[in-house]
Amino acid sequence: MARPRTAARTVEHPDLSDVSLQQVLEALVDPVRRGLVLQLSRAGEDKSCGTFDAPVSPSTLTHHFNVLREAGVIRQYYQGTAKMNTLRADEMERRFPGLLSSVMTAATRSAAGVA
Amino acid sequence: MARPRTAARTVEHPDLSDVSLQQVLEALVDPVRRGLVLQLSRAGEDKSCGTFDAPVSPSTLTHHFNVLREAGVIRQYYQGTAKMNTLRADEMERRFPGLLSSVMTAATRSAAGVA
DNA sequence: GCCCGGCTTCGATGGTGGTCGTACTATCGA
DNA sequence: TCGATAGTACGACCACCATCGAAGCCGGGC
Repeated sequence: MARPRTAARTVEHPDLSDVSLQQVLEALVDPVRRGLVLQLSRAGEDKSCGTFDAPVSPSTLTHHFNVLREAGVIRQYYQGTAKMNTLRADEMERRFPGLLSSVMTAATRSAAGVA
Repeated sequence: MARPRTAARTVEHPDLSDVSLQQVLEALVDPVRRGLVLQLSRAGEDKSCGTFDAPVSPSTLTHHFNVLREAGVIRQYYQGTAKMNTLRADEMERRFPGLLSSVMTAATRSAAGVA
């Protein structure tokens, strides 16, 4: 059948009002996922899944991105074969003021070898 | 042997500089523990373990208090047969600025039935 | 001295989640 | 059309942790 050339696989994202504190904390409690968020935060621009540095296999990486997306922490979209990732920082700040930023601040410091 | 009348069982507390972000997040990710911290925060004064409202057995409660103490979130001391609990809010604020407060704010809102 | 209430320790158990490899799909470039 | 590259779906495995009940300890009050 004539599948349009611009198939543009889409990705489902939760409305942040449907995301619970529990979900966000569960997403951020895993050090690998915190690492991903941190890299995304530092990059200052969207990053494709493959450009992240993480000590896990590709399939595990997919799992972590799914968790982050379902927790409303990141937004994902396809760009060719690549799946791009963006932080939903502003929305998160509105939904859970200070939460993501304080975690990222603390994560940055520990990543800097301060402790 | 002549054990002093003021035996005063003591409790070990970590220096907050020895506490990692990971530990704190793991402590706060459990809803029961968040509930305990929230009740302590609201009380405005020290509370003994037995005065908390939690849907778990006494032995499990002990476990949760241990986790919170080892994560530096609370301070504990004996007062007769009771074990009292205090929030180490100020210290936590210095070690992880905004973290505990943002989690508590969010927890308060969800507890208020906002979502 | 004795008991009771408050909390702890211990061991067992069950569920959940992070991990992987394999096989698969989708897109792009030659 | 054929690879090659990017990421996914699935199933299995394993470790960890929240949970409990039973038994015990400790301090206070009678």
